[in-house]
Amino acid sequence: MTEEKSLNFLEEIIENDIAEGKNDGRIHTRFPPEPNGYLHIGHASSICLNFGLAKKYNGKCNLRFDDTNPVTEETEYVESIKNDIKWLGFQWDNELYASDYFDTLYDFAVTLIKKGLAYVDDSTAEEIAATKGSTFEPGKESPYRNRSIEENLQLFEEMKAGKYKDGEKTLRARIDMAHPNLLLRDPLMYRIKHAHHHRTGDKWCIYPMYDFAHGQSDSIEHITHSICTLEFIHHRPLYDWFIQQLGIFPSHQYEFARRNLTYTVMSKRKLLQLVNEKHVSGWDDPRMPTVSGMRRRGYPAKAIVTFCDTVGIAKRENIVDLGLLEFYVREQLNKSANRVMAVLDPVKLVITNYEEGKEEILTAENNPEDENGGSRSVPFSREIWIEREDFMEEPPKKFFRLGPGLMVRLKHAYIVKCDSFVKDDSGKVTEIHCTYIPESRSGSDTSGINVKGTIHWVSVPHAKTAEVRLYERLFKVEDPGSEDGDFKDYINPDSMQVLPKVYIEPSLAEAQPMQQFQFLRKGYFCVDTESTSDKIIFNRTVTLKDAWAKEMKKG
RNA sequence: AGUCCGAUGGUGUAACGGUAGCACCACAGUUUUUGGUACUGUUUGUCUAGGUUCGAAUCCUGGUCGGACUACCA
Repeated sequence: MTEEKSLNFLEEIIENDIAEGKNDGRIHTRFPPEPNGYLHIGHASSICLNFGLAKKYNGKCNLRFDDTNPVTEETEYVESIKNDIKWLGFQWDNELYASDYFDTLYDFAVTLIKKGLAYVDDSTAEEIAATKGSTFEPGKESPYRNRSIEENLQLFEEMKAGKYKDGEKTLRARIDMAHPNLLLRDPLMYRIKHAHHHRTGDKWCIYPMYDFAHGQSDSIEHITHSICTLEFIHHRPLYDWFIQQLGIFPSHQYEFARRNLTYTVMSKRKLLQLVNEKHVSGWDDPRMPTVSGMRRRGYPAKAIVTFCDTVGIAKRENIVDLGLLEFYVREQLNKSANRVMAVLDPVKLVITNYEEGKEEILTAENNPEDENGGSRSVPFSREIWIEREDFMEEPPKKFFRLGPGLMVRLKHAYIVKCDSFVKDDSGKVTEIHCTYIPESRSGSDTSGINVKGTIHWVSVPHAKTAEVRLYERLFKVEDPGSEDGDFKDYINPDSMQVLPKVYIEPSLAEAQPMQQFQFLRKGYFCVDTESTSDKIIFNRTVTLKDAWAKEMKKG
């Protein structure tokens, strides 16, 4: 079994490194989130990559929280991130925090000061920005750039001791204010923040910048392949510079293009805005591209992982069709979700030749895709609810459902023929009258009649009710971030439709949160986390493919 | 303007100097007691101009287009 599988560019690099004996063939990756938001599908890509690579090459993968900014970081986020990673099916080798290295990082800074490679700057944020220069103009050196090593040492010590207010002083690397890479123009290493840190408490009032923590953290952990997204490519020379000046383990960073999805936004800043401004109910709103949102929506973890693995990675800009993710969701759910019947937009159908008060218990298979899926009982009676769209007063030629004189199969039950229908004053159909064919019962059909269509139904006296929430894409345009104006101008106002009273078959009365079903012919649905036995709530995970709807659209 | 990155069907991703392939989408059909699933088939692509070579998506050069970078965020 030698399945020839092509390698992505990182796997090629790794296999080369192993072949050359680099790091004695050791592979160690890490997933380094900042705990200031919930994980989204882009992070899921990174998780699959880092953990997947470690697994494939018998290596290790750390989970490291890059918690260098106490102002935005919270324990709630740490917990949600850990939960999401586990749910996706991955387990980290070490749970670590950049804040674990604050002492080491401080020593690194002192080392650089002693080498004359770092200095304390009294300039304000505005002054630093103003002297930064631009892409076509070199920056200007700070007047504090040439302080003595002794003075820098003392000032930095005082910064640490809390002698100065926020923003009063910074520690900067002394590199080159004319460097074509703006990040090498004396970047900030430390800033003063008298803020409470979620892990170190009030021990520190100076905190390292991400750029002075990230690369060295990788180095401290002896990460062999530091994988991150493309926007950090300009930072690599800076990380390499720190590592070289400090003479520590040379982690090497590799960059890949971040994953984008159509009809959504992916930046944490924008997602946070949607949450804070109540455009969605929270980070786990089923419309959000977050891992927790997709979980609540009913996307199986395996579908997300398969999606990430199949789409793969590269270095070019991309925007993946949301439909591809939905394909893998359907592919998973098709195998695992039990089929049940629910009528979302009901109209009553009366079987005029069926005995009043009579009731039959029919047997329905749970899942034709699963031999061991078993079956359940479904009650049938004279009056049933059917889907309003399954009846047409004047049906077109290829309409294989109900209309005057037309016959359909009621799923798991009998063939019925439409004889007449009743309309109210406004012209709305209120009742459909049919006769059934007694010898056409499913499983023991001797009628010899073949009908093209089969529709789902729920018995009126036996029906239970539920709330159903239908979701559409969150944005009206493919790439809200690239449109003119504010991305929020493109929010789809109809992204959630609530159906307060939907008829469901009685077997669904006991459905528990997170349980998944296929509502026959309507789509995959998942019991919401807010659902109770008094009020059952279903989220529509994704619709079924609908060839008829497509046909109708074509006109 | 500078530095860096990238460019393969509608989308994503392979082909490592030797037949441009795979998945999704689209289209056509077969099966079907879900207009679902499954299965079969079809359309559509190497940004451009040169060069190297028997042979270039691949290597070289120029151009074009797209993206990133000028936060005491990460």
